[in-house]
Amino acid sequence: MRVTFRRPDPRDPGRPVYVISVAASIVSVHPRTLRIYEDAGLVCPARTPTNIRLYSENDIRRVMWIRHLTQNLGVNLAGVRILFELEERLGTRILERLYDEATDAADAAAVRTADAPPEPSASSA
Amino acid sequence: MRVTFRRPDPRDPGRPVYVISVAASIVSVHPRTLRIYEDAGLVCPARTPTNIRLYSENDIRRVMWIRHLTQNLGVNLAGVRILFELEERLGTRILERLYDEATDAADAAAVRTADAPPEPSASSA
DNA sequence: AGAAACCTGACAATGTCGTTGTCAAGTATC
DNA sequence: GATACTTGACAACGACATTGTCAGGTTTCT
Repeated sequence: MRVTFRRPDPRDPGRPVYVISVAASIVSVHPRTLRIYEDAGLVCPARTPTNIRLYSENDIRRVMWIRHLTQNLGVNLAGVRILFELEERLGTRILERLYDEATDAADAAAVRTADAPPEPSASSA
Repeated sequence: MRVTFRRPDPRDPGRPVYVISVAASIVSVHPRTLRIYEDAGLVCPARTPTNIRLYSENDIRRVMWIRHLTQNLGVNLAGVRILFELEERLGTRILERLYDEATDAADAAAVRTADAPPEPSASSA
């Protein structure tokens, strides 16, 4: 455990930066949807001292996973929550395994909208 | 791989024994529902040479998991399929981990019907 | 100060899904 | 021959996902 000081790194993916309208436009959903995800316990954006939601890069990626799971794989929010909890519990990035299935399921389920699924980990690229 | 000969063991949990009406009554669902599960690729009961479905103990247990996931945890069939595929892919019994969450989620979601969830593995008991 | 964007909570519309149920025409089993 | 199975279709009912809006209130920016 070396990370004790939190230097304000502008590139820290955990740093809360996007207000809800910006976050919503990034992931192409209604702000309403983001609030629903939060109510369902699927995302936990930080808040300013004055209660304004601030989404980090990690939050954005998480939402992208939710969209991928729901839109491409047809999983409902309860299933998404299970998968997230499972991943946290196992300490494994099982979602990346799902990414492989995505192509199979997408091909089979006739979902050819050609929108790019969230890249599992594209930080240093 | 020692199991090559398949001796007709009456207690083999993989042995197809239950016709669909019996299987449906065991898990308390409509036969229609079992066929839907099969169409969704969630269960694969054996067939007699004359095309009659025969469910094994394992099939029954699998259906019970589906019921548990859908009724108690609110996961839809797409989510169930993902979980099954994931379990097979990881080679881990992640469903048992979900069983722990079941109590949490059931408490939170006010599901106190007191129906016994499927026992994860109760072969030699 | 005033406009714009945020907050929560509620309500509605639309489309999809899960489940049960039934009907028909055909085959298998007792 | 009666009963139970097969597939395929259709319907109904409730629940969910998503988008959208409106209200009344607070924060932020100019």
